[in-house]
Amino acid sequence: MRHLPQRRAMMMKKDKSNEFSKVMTKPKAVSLKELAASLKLSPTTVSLVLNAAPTAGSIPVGTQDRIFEAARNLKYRPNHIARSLRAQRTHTIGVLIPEMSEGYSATVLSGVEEKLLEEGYFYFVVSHWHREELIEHHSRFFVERCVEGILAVDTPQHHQTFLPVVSISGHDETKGVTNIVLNHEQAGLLAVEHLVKLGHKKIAVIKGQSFSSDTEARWNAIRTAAAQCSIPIKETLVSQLVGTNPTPEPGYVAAKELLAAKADFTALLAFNDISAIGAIRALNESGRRVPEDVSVIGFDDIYAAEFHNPSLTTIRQPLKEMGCLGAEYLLKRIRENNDDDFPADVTVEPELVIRQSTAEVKN
Amino acid sequence: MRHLPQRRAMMMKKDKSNEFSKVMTKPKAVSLKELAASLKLSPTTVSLVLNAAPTAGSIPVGTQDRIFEAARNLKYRPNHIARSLRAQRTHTIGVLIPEMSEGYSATVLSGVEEKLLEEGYFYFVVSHWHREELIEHHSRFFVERCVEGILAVDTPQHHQTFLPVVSISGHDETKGVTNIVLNHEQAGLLAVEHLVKLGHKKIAVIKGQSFSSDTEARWNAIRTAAAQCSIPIKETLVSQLVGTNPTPEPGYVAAKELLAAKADFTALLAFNDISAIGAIRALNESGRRVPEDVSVIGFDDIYAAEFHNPSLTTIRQPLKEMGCLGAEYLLKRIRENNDDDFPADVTVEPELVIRQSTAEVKN
DNA sequence: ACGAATTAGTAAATCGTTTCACTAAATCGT
DNA sequence: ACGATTTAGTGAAACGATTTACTAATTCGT
Repeated sequence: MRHLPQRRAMMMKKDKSNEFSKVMTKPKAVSLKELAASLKLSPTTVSLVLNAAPTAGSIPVGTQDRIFEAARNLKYRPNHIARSLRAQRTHTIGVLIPEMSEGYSATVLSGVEEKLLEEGYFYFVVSHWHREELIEHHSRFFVERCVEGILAVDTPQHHQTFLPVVSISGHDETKGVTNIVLNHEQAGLLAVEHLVKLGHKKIAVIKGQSFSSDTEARWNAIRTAAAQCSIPIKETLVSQLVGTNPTPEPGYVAAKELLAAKADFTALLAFNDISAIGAIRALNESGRRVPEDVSVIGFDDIYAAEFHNPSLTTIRQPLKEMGCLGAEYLLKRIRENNDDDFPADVTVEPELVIRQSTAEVKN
Repeated sequence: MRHLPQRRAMMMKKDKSNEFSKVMTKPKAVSLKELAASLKLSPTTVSLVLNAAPTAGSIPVGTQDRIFEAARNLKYRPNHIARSLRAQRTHTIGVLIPEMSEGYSATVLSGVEEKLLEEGYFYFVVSHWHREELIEHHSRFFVERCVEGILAVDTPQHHQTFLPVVSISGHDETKGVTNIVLNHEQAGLLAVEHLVKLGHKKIAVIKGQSFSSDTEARWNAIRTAAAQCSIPIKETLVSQLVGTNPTPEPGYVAAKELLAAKADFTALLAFNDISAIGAIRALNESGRRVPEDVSVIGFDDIYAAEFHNPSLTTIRQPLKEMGCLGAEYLLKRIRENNDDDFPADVTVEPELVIRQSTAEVKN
C-alpha cells in the first residue's frame, strides 16, 4: 500500500519535466562523475579525453567517440567553478569604471568585452561613482572573487594589489601598472592648432573635474600648445567642471560662469564632448550662436558628438580601441606572469574630427 | 646553528613585502586552513565563527576575538570560488544585452548594478548584437559559469533554460519568464495626445527595427491611440528603422525616406530618442526646422535627449528603475525557488516629458 | 555523586574538476 | 620467450571552503 502513491509521484514528476507548458523542474546539470558512470569509465579518462589532454593519445578513437557522444547526449557542460578552483584560474577579470550610463565608459567597455570574449574571459563591472572607499571595497571583492586581473577605467590607482592591473586613461605612476593613454600633447596641439588656423585668438577653456584622470594632462597639453602658437590662455578664460553629474550639466554651468564673468572669447575648448554639449546650450541661451559667434571643440568623439546639433568638432579618442588594448595588455600580463618589463604606458593617437561646431572667426 | 639563517630569511621576506619600490611578489592569499593552523584551531571552528553560524554560540568570546583578530591581521578573505562550489551558490547573474555603447542598455545596467551590489551579487554582461546564435552561445556559457539567473535586456527569449529568467522590455510569453514592461498603451496615448493637443493631424511614424522587442507593442499602441483620437495613421506616413547600427543613423535614413516620398506631415513620432535625433538631422538638412515646421517626439528619455538641440520632447521610460526592478524580481525568484506564481508581467508607467522639439502646429 | 546537559571544539565528507602516480594487459624487439 | 614498451586506462589527492556528525571535558540539577 505504501509504495504505490510514491511511484505515482515519481511518474508525475517525470511527466512534468517533459511537459513543455510547465516550467522545467531543475534538470540538475550532469556532472563529470555521472557522465563517466554512464560510460563505465573513470572520471579521469573522460576528463582527459574531453580536454584533449596530451595523455589522451593512448585512448582508442572508438572510446573517445563514445565519450564525445555521451557528453553531447547528456548535454554535459563542465562546471566552471569546480574547474576554476582546481586550476586556480577563473578566466575572469574585474573592471572598475566611474559610472556606466554616460557614453565614455560604455564605449571603452565594448572594446574590452570584444577582446575578452575572444579569449574566453568574462568580466565583472562595478561603478565607483568617484568614491575612494568604493574603489577599495570593490577591489577587495574582486580579490575574493579570484579575478585574474583588474582593468581600471578612468579610475585613480588605489593602493597596490598583487593582481595585474591595467589602467585606461589613468595617470598613476604606480609601479607595475600599465597605462593606456592618449597622446595628450598631440591632442592638445590638434585642438589648439585647429582653432588658430581658423583665426581664433581668444580661446576659453573648460577644464575637467579635479577627480578625472585626464584633467591635468589635457590642461597641460592645451596650455603648452597655446603657448607654442603664441596665444597663451588667459586665466580669466578658464573655467572648470565641478560635481559628479555625468550629464552635460556641469559643462553648462562652467560656460555660464565664463559668460557671467563677461569673458571675451571666440572659441571654447571643452574638456569633453559631454561638457561641450552643455556649453553650447549655455552659449545659445545667452544669444551666442555656435559656430557663428563662438567655435566649440570637444574631446572624445562619443556617439552623441556626430549627431548633436550642431555636430561637434572634436578630438577623437579611440575609446573602443583603448578598451581592446587594455584587455589585451592585461591578458598578456596574466599569461606571462613575470611582472617586470611591461610597458608603463601604451600611447594611442588622437584624431581631429572637424564637424560643424567650429568655424572661421568673424571679421 | 640551524635556525639562524632561517630567521634571517624570514626577516628578509618580510622586508621585501613592505618595500614599496618593488612589485609585490604574490603574497598568495591566506586560506582558511592556514588561518586555522596559525591559531591552532580547526578550520571548522574558524569557519563557524567567521560566518557567525548559529553553532558558534558555544565558542567562547575570547576565542572568537582571537579568530577575528587573526583574520584581520593575516588579511584573510574567503575564497569565493571554493565557497560557491561547496554551497552551490555563486551570487552571480548573467545579463544579456544587445550592445553596450548606446545609452539604453547602459542606463538599464546602472539600475541592475545598483540593486545587485546591494544584495551581494555580481554580474557578467555580454552583448549579442542581435545575433540569435550568440544569444544561445552566451546562455550556455552562463550555465557553465553557474550563474543563478539570467536577465535579458531587450533580448528575444531563446529556448528555455532551467535558470530563472527575467526579461526587461522583452515580449515573450515564454512560460515562467517575468517581463518588465512599459505600459505601452499609455505611452502611445501620451505621445499621440500631446501632438493632437498641439493641433497636429498629419503625424508620421518611424517604427523600430523588426528585431527590437518594443517595436510591435509601441506601433500597436500608437495606432490604437491615433484611432482613438480620430486621426488614423496613414500608411504613407510610416517608415521603419533598419540595420543594427546603434547610432542615430537609421533614424536619419528613415526620415530621409519619408521626405523622399514627399510625405506631408507636421509631426513625427520616432521609435526612440536616438532615432529622433537622426530624424531631426534629416529634417534640418531638408530645410525643415524643428519644432517650427515639424514637431518631433522620441521615446526613452536617454541622457542625450535633454541636451540635444532642440531638446527632445519624449516619452520617458524609467530605464534605470526597470533595471532595478528586473534585478529585484530575478533575485526574488532565485531566493524563493518555487517557479510558479510569479507575475508574467511587471508594468512600469511612462511619462511625457515636454521639451523643445514639439510645438503647436502652424496656421 | 550520578547522569544529563552544556561547552569547546574536531574529523571527515562534500562540491566537480584536474592531474600525478600508478597498474594490468597486450604488443614488440630480438 | 623474455624484458621493455605501449596501450588503456584507474585511484586518490588536490583546490578552499562548508557542514554534518561526532567527542572529550566540564558544569549542572537533584
